[in-house]
Amino acid sequence: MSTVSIKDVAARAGVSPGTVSNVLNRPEKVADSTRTRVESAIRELGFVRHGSASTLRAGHSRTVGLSVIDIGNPFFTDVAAGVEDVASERGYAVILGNSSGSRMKEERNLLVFAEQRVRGVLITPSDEDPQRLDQLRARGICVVLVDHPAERSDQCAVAVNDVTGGSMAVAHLLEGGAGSLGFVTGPATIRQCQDRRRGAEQAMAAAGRDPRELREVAMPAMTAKAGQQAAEKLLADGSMPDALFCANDLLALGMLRGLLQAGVRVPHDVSLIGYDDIDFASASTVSLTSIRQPTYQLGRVATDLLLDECDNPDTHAHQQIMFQPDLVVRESTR
Amino acid sequence: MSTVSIKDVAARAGVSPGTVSNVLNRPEKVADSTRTRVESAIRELGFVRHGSASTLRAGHSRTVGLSVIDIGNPFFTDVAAGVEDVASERGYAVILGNSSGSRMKEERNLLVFAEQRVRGVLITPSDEDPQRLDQLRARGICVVLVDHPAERSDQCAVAVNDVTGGSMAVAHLLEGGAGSLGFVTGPATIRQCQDRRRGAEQAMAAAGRDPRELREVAMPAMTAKAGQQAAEKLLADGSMPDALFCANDLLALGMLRGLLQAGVRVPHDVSLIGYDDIDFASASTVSLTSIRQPTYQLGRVATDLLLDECDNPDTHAHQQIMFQPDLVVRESTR
DNA sequence: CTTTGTGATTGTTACGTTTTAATCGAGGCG
DNA sequence: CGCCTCGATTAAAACGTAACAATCACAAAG
Repeated sequence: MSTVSIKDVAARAGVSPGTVSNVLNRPEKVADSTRTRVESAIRELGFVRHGSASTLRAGHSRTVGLSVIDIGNPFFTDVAAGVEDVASERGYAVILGNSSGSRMKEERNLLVFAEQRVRGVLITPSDEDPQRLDQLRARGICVVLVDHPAERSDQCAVAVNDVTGGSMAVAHLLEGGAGSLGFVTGPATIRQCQDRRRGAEQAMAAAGRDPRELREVAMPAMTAKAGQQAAEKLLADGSMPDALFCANDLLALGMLRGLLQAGVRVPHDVSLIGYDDIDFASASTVSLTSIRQPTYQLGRVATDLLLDECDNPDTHAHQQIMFQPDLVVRESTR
Repeated sequence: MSTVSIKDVAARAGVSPGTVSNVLNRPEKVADSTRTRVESAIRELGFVRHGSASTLRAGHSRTVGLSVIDIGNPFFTDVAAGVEDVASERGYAVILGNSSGSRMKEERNLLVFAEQRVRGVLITPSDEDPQRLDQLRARGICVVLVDHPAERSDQCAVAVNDVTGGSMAVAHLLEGGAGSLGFVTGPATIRQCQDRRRGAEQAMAAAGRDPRELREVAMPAMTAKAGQQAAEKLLADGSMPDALFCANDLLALGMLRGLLQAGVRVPHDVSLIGYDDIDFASASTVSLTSIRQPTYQLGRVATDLLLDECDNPDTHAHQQIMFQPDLVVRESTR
């Protein structure tokens, strides 16, 4: 019940509330002797600053919002780890929102962020929607796109080249002698899927193959379960290609499970490549060939950009950073 | 910059600020005609409630804090999914804090929760510390322990019986004809590790074996990397037991990787069992025998209890709920 | 015609902090 | 000794909302 406020601390230390506030926010402005007196009063009373009052008065909080598509995907927890490390280094807390790929949930998370008056938002948008983000900016909330290239130059964005990645993946499958090719992917609205597909088609064209040969299997989610269902679907169709490119590792691991259960040998019967190179990719039944991304770094850099924009709104120069992915060859491809 | 407040909405709708507040918080108290008028004013102006002002005035926010030990562990993301689902059903937002097993980071997260005046806190404590949590309660913040049994009856707690689980695991290994037994675990401060160990020892005693035979390998973290290091350590020692119980699946998957890389056959040379039955356990090179817990449910129930306590502080009856784990047998054990 | 009751709306105050301008005190300098 | 400067401190005014008592309109009851 005890709600000890700045006033109580002030009384205890024999100073005014304003001085306590200064100790909290601009310690260098207050004389050493009074500062230590105030600090010990804070300790003795167990005072903790009322963040809401502070936010209300200051006009902004010391939190940033992070909205990701699927917190169950290790790719995003790695990103989140990078975000959290940088944020807490710089005195910010992170509010994590998981959209589960649902536009409605994403919208609700952004609303929560707006209500909390977060200082900035890091978002991996689940679809193209410059509008919603502009609404946030209009409210004075900085936005940085994560794992999504910038559509415009008036914003920061950090991404990994998914076209290149998709191209690398399919080029690798073709080098392995792939005949028929399949692309197992998520909802068409997800940009990562589109780009990886585009890269895949480019690689086919470059190899003198008709990109239209690429058989697409689109699933409503990008989870291991969905991957397994995709396997069942392809097996039931009797249309199993002899090389499969999965748009992420979860799909690939589910696919792998589905194939092995049906007695399909990987990579002997079917070559399989995933995307993201999550930690579990190398531990799977047949270790997974995948496309590695600098995940943790993605989160760190994005947060650095965001906080730089927040703290130096005038001098800040927007940056669009694009990392390059790497191919990691393991057992699942020929 | 546009900071449109409740007053602007009131002016637009031709009512007083108090009425707008009523529309927001107790819509049933306001006449239909005025309510719709206010609602459209809100929409037209793009008003979003200032959560901090609301919190400041109301004395509490509509957020709950969730502090977990390792967000990189799928076990905790599953718990978090349950928490988030219930919280958002009931109009609460979740602030997620990751302690990474560090007491200092946990402390910092709790401080953030306190500053934000969260309504309640869900926590998987990384060590025994009734004190810190009591400090939160003294501030009027409800606390529910997650995946941790209650030490006292004046608090809610939701857990899974780890002693039983540990016992099941080792009993299974012994049934498989295990001679020497190893227990690969995390920091000794983690209660889950202690309990699983205790269960393991009980199972040995029940089988007429000396519990002191159980060779313990304690790692500083409970990650896949740590598991692999444990494998290297055991191999270097030349002291590899012929059955291993790992305190969680990440350790077990890392151990598996380490063993296979060294040419040790699982389960032929070494039987291996994990704990948690994360999704990836069934997809690994040699699919992992494990102990399953009702993870998602854990998060749901804990959140239900927490919000019940917050919303009905008087009638609320504290509950200590203990789920039972299940053994899931796969390929990694004889 | 007054009183009473009821449901809807409003005015006001307080929440705990930050911030700005104002005040204070102590030296330094002419 | 008076004037100025400068650093340290303070007083007071917000910030946007919720809650409560007060008011209002209006109809039913007496």
